[in-house]
Amino acid sequence: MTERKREILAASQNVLKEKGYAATSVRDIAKALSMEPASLYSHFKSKEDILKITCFDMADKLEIGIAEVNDIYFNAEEKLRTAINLHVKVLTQNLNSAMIFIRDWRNLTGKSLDHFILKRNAYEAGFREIVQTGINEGIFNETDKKFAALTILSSVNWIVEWYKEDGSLSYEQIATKLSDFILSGLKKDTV
Amino acid sequence: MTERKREILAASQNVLKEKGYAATSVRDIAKALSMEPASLYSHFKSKEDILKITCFDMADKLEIGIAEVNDIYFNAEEKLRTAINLHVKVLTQNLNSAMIFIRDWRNLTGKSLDHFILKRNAYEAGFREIVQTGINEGIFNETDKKFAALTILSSVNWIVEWYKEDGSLSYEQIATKLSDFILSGLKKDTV
DNA sequence: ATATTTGCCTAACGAACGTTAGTTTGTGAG
DNA sequence: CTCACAAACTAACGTTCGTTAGGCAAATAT
Repeated sequence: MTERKREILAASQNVLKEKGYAATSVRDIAKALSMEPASLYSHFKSKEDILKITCFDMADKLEIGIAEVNDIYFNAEEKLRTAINLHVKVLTQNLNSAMIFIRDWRNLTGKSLDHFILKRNAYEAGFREIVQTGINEGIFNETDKKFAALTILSSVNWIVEWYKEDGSLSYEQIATKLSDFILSGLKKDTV
Repeated sequence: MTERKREILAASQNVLKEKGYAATSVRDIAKALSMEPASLYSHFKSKEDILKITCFDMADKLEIGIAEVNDIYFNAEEKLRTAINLHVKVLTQNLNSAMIFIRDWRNLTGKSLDHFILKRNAYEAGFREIVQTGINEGIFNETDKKFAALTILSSVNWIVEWYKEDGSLSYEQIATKLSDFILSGLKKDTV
């Protein structure tokens, strides 16, 4: 990916995040870049290409984190805290992409959509695995793993709806708060 | 609203929830109803009209719940449990509308959009108020109220992404689980 | 029986859509 | 100096979009 392509991609994402993928036209994107719509096709082969790259870039970044966590760290609490921290980090440091990734992946079609869903499921499974680890270790309550994983991811994903880069909370602070909150819901009351 | 209009609205929502408002055409909706696109305009004055009705119907339903809760119930835990229960109930019993309401409200324009955002903020404030009540009562941890309210709403709203009507969990079960989870994150450890 | 309303139709409008073809312009390498 | 290539351009394509105008048939009200 050339420097220019990356530049155009970033500008595109900045436009796409506002109204969403489907409601944004190629002409909207071109306008934001002060170029002609047709010029975009020197860099991307279709509008969906931009969406695809955005979604899979994000998925890859998140995937790397969860794989690492499930490999390296042993303690379930540590695993979960690290996974949440990485997730929050990736989302907040790529906020435009993150919003598109979370809201607009449904607009992918064909194989891309199938592939994306597979990745998404795998990522969710990574969180379920962490929950399972905690249960095995006896530090988490026996619980509906699927439910727990979904609830964790929902509270974490929703931050794209309200996070502001110039806000008062750093991503680490958010991650810590979320982890505290989530862990208090999972951990046994063996204070 | 006539019977027929309600019927068409429901069918429209069933189509809209699949691909989202922006990616669904008036012709898609008409096709699902086995009628001509133009015929829809005997019932709705525009495509956005359908979105507007859907979003505000949901907003109203949720608003009624939270207002009631903040009036009637005194104990903060009871308030929060009831509010969550009502929220989950409204979402799961109007699943199609709920998905549109949560995902597609951004496609509203002009005054409708402004009005919607006001309603949304008011609803969020209702949850913050409950958290505040809990803090005042001394049973919730001193916490970032805005953060807490957002985290609560995020985990609750996300259920539209995975809830299946034929799933193993009833809405009451989900609401209880979510409430347990959330309350364990808010309550002081004065076991 | 007649008038009105309701619900849908056919036909078509102008605008916006994503995309392609072919061309020009600027830049760095041989 | 020229060649190659990248990156932008102009122009336009066929399609789909939301919507309107006007009419027709059946149900409902007078």
